[in-house]
Amino acid sequence: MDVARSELFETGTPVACASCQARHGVVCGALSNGQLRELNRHSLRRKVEAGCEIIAQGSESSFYSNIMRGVVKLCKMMQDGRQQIVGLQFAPDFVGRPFVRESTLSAEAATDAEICVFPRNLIDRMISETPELQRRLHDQALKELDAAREWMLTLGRRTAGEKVASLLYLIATHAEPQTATSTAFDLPLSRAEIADFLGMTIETVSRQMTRLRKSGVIRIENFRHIIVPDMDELERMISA
Amino acid sequence: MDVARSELFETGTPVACASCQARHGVVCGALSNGQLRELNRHSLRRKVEAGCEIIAQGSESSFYSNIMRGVVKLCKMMQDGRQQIVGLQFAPDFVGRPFVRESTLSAEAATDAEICVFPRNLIDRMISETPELQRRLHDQALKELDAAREWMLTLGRRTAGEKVASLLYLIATHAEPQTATSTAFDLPLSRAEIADFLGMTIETVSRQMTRLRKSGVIRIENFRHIIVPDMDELERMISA
DNA sequence: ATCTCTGTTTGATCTAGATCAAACCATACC
DNA sequence: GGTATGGTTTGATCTAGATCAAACAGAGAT
Repeated sequence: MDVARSELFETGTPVACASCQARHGVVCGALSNGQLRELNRHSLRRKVEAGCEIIAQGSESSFYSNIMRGVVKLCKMMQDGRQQIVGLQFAPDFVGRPFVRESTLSAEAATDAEICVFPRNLIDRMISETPELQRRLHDQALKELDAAREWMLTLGRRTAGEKVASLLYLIATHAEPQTATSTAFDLPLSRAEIADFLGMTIETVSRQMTRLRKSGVIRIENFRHIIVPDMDELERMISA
Repeated sequence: MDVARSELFETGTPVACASCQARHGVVCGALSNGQLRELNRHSLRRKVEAGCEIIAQGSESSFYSNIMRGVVKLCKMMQDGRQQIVGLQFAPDFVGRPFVRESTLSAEAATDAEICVFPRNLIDRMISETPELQRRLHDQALKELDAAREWMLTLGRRTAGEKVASLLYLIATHAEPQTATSTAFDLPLSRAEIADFLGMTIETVSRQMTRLRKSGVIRIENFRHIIVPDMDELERMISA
């Protein structure tokens, strides 16, 4: 499943920045036309399939990327195999860690995804030359910090039922298409991944999902597709 | 116990930047002599006692501060009273959240402490004028993010015994004075606070502490003072 | 259509940690 | 000295969630 780091640079298609949805995102939105042209020449757009490891825990990575489509999970693993997902990133988030050489976590495509890969040293140079880029990356780091701390509350103090509701709520509010009250989306995570995100077992995840289903808070189609008839109802399950 | 925000500005003693231990810290280390003089004129040094709330969850705060002495805990509280400590800050850390008006967490002195209080708008201006300051704050945000994610692993996937060992290890490695192998320190947190940091109950915390004591990994004097004869031994309890 | 194979649900049982309750122990105050 | 007081430990019991085990369901492959 893994993709060697070099391979990520060797394959892929050229980038069309002008028509890119991330043109005004965290990174590219901070760049001048000249910078963007330079970045364009050295970047590649790549499809990665679900399960593909983009950055490996404990390794040095020589690139950053933008998520163009799909969901990426950030994982920390212990030697004995216990695993914790510590964050999810959605398009058009930026993935990578300025300043630090070695990653303390792995980033892995949770769904089939598309990423736009940048050489690390090029971006590092642009950060040092572009205060606005620095500001935006700083701002994203603070948002991720808030999200991490919010999830610490979920991990430490919420019950199994509240945890699953929190996860569904998180995904529902980050998935794209929503009608007025009702919301539908595909879960980007398997039951095992949900368990690793919530710090519990797949059996408990499954039981809590059927509890939510039987109480009418959600409908489940084909294991992965979730319909939330009333988001307020779901929100109430969290006791935020 | 709480200190009104305005009060934090009204009382306190002038700052002596030249001889200050935080002179080369995250914030002040990035400033020119001129900036430092200006900051000096508008800052105050204050003692705060254990339990004093420095920033309240859900409120706007009009200042930032440096911790000069003591330990500050960052807490998130649910309406029903459940609480989770999401981080500890040690001297000479910076406390505050640039860019964001309303705090999603509270900051409270865990021990008697001393802080150096800066007006928010002054620092915000200096951030926009000083790329080096921005870089350092960005760097600190990334360090806090790493720490938060590391703790997510502890909350989600470690056992009660491993959790307590993790906490002792965290504090031991942040407390100042250490000899070659053996380490001694005062716990900055009560059993109740430890429980809120580890997502468990005080009884379980207490039981795990006595387990560690009886197995010789730690010695406990006067509830708060901890001696770790062999840090490697403690580290082994974590199964990092 | 049948047979994997992998992910999911459901059921039965067990246990780590929570809860309930009491004893303990410093410190401060009368 | 006694005696409140707040934090801490220890003990007895309970339970939410883990573990063990089996059935189930969809997607490919033959």
